[in-house]
Amino acid sequence: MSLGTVSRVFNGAEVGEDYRRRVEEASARLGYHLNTYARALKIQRSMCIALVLPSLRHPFFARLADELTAALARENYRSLLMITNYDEQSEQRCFALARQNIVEGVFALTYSPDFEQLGSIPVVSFDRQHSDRIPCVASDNFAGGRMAAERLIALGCRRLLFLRIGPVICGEVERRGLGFESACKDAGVPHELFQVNDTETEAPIYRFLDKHVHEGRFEFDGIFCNTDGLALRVMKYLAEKNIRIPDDVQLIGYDGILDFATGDYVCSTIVQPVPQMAAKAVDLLLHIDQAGECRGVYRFPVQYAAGGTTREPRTSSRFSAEAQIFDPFRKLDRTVPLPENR
Amino acid sequence: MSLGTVSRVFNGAEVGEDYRRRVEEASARLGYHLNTYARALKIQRSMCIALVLPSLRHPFFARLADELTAALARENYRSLLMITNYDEQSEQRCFALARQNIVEGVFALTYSPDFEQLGSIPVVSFDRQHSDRIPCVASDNFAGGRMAAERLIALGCRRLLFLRIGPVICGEVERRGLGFESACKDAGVPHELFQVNDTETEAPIYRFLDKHVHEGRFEFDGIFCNTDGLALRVMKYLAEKNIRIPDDVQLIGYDGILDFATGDYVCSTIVQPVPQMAAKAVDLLLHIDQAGECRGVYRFPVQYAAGGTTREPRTSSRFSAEAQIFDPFRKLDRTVPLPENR
DNA sequence: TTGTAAGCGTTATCAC
DNA sequence: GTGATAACGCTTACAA
Repeated sequence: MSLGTVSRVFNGAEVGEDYRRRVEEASARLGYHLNTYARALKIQRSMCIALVLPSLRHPFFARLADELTAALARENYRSLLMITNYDEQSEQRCFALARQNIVEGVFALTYSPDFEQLGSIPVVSFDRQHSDRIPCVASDNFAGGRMAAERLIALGCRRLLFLRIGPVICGEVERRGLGFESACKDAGVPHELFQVNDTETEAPIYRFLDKHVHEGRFEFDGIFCNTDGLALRVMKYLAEKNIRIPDDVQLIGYDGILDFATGDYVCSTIVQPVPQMAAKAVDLLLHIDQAGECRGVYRFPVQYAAGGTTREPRTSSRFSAEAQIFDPFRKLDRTVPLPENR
Repeated sequence: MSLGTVSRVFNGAEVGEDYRRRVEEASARLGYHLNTYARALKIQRSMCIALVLPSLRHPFFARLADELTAALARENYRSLLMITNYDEQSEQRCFALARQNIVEGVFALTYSPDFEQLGSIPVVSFDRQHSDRIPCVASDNFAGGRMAAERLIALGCRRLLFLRIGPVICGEVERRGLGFESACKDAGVPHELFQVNDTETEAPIYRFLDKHVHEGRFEFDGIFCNTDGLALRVMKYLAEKNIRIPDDVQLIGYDGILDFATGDYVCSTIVQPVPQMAAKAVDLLLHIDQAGECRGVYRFPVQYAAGGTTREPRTSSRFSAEAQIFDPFRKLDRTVPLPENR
């Protein structure tokens, strides 16, 4: 019996029944496992995708990594996890590593990447359109911005504020403010945008807020923040000034971050459909990208969810409904966020 | 000039200066990258470690993955990320995959693993001592339990409660309750333990709480929960009963979860030193395990941090102090949790 | 110091 | 349907 036959058994090719049995029996007995590396070397496919992310400390990135890994696993791909810590050089090193590891593709959520490094390895980026040759997956930031403004207006706000902090590079993410502005203009509602670009500190935000607090009252009655994180910090700040949310000021963030303990949205928010975005990204990287044209941005519809920082009942995330359930071994519907289990 | 020479250049072996230059120049020009797979095949080392975790949705797991990946990267190792979704079969599949990928080691946070699958691949587990042949990294749960009880007592609590939910398997984690009990006994303080094992729902916890609420007062004035997550849910429950925390009841959790937005501890808590634990785990897997005896459990000292659910000023996490700083490209001290940046 | 050649475990292409 | 064999890209004795 030859190696060829063994290989055929493991690859599900046509093999005589007796041969098949003998191979299976022998490999079970010897604890034999196919060697992925030799295989990859031979067929020039690693079945491996690199995830290049800034960090897993932020729930959005962690969620993205979780969903991407799940989607890849469904397609029989492995995830090589690389953390850049928002560091430019680290991004380069990750790309070089990815290349050496002959990954078949890269998911990149990076800030100043040099895609040259990657040679001809396909890339899908999130939230930033780095080049017209690299497809970008994002939520519909413009629609989300509009949605937030419209919601605040519908909830009775008369003077709106948009707050943003982040690096300038964030192509797609910029659109949150544009959408907000456009909806305010359409509705003829007074509004202001305050954006801090690419800076070391959020202090300007707080100085701005300070300037607009007079005798315990805030000049704006509706705020849209470009992330849930910022919304939470603004909320904390206003609380310290004894300004009540949502009674005095209503607040909407962006992302749809869930509280890990309760499964509630941490604030009223524009929810990004992370599972769908991950699935599309995988599809793009594995199937579509190869074939033909797939450049450009894929924008996913967002949803508004009330999370306690607006004057309306909370939207229950599906997770909330299941938060009580606590069975580590229950078969999981991946579309449902997981309850804590430790 | 031969392949051997090229190889030697890339491996930093002694090579004539002119040769080295020529090789470097040519590989830069051609965009050549070493092929990790061929290399791994030849030298029988993949420089790859598998991370088998239940999920990245829980901040503790995400943090662990983040720190492990960072620690591995420092040693020039890659992380293969595998998510089990708390699913038994999935755990098996991950192990089989790990084996095929000839990883040089596995980090396992699993519930009912069959380590046979892994053959002779070294494993380090977290929080559960599965076998005396597999080293286990954990925090000092017993000391943590004691610490929580002692703290509550020092803060004036007269009747203590320990609440726990989780699968029975959690070897090390059980010790939280034991430590709590021992400290209560030492201090002669009345206390009760209520533990829900391996169940589908937290409902018994809430029924227990219900039974002990009388006329808007809770029978216990200090609660230690086996995770921060549970503490937060209990807090929410009590808040709904108009029982105030920390005024009426003081609450301590376990883990040291940080709020992603503000960097504050989400509740008063026993903090696990995740970075140190990750570093040790990597050390164990890569260096020590190979050499000699390393079986048994490695228990890391924990620290108490006040997070607003006890009657005392908050402990500032180092992150809090830096939460205002917002520079994506700043060189990072890995021991400091990261501020949000999106 | 450099070149040569064998071999890592797999798959693919042939003959048989 | 099966067996032999070359080749994938690299490292490493060993020879020069």
